[in-house]
Amino acid sequence: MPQRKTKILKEDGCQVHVVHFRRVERAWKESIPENDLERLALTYKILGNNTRLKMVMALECGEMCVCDLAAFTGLSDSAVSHQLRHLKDLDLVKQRRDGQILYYSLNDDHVAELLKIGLAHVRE
Amino acid sequence: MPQRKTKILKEDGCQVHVVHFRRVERAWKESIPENDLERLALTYKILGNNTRLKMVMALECGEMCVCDLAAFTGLSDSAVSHQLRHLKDLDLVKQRRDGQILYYSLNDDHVAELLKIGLAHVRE
DNA sequence: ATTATATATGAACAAATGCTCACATATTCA
DNA sequence: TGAATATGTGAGCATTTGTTCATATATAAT
Repeated sequence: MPQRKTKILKEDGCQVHVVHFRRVERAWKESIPENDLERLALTYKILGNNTRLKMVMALECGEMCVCDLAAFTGLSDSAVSHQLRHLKDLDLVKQRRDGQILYYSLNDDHVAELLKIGLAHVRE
Repeated sequence: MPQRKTKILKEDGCQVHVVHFRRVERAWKESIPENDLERLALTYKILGNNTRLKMVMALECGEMCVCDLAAFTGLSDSAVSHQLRHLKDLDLVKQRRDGQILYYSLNDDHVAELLKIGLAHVRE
């Protein structure tokens, strides 16, 4: 006997069509807090850009300053600086000052690990 | 003695200002092929959206059909279908048909692992 | 065959993104 | 102090993104 959609009335009054209510319910129960989800999505989104990803991967070799990264990517110092701010906002990179120069590096091991697994997936 | 920017003439004739040429050069040598980088960036980008990430995390509980995911996310079937196509294009999810219903599930272990490490980073 | 159900797809449009440019700030050197 | 260097930031704008809506396709039921 095939499955059929049934109407479900949620607590908030919304009606929802659903085939497998049990599964939806379970997914709701298992779901992580909205805050965590948003920050996680933002983390991936920030890595999900050619320029920024290129920068992060370059930093796997060791720390670099803004104009190193600009030279490496072929972009303006300004563009690189803008993107570095995003990476820093999400704790993907950290900075260290030496005189006029700011050296950027990967913030923790998770970042390198994310890159490794992502690459494994892409290359499979 | 502080570092100073120097002009570098690249093979293509472009001039580039750079502080630490060695580091840039090394990063160039270590860099992965452009194709891989683009696909990797795209993979992160696709995960980097609240709706899609929510869907992928729901699929960690097991396979779900389009309208389950629509009920789960609170979006229209159409919106979910659009997003599922993106996820499928990048091999993040796979589908299985049973009659009218298409069941979606995570494509491989890398995906779950990416989520796990990402979450660890976010929560650290 | 006709109708209903489940999903897919194209167009359209508001919202978000990523760059450039001009300018601001911070640090060093003379 | 003032000029030079390294980086940061806001505005502006072309491009991309994510949704809705209408419609198309695929499978099943009558």
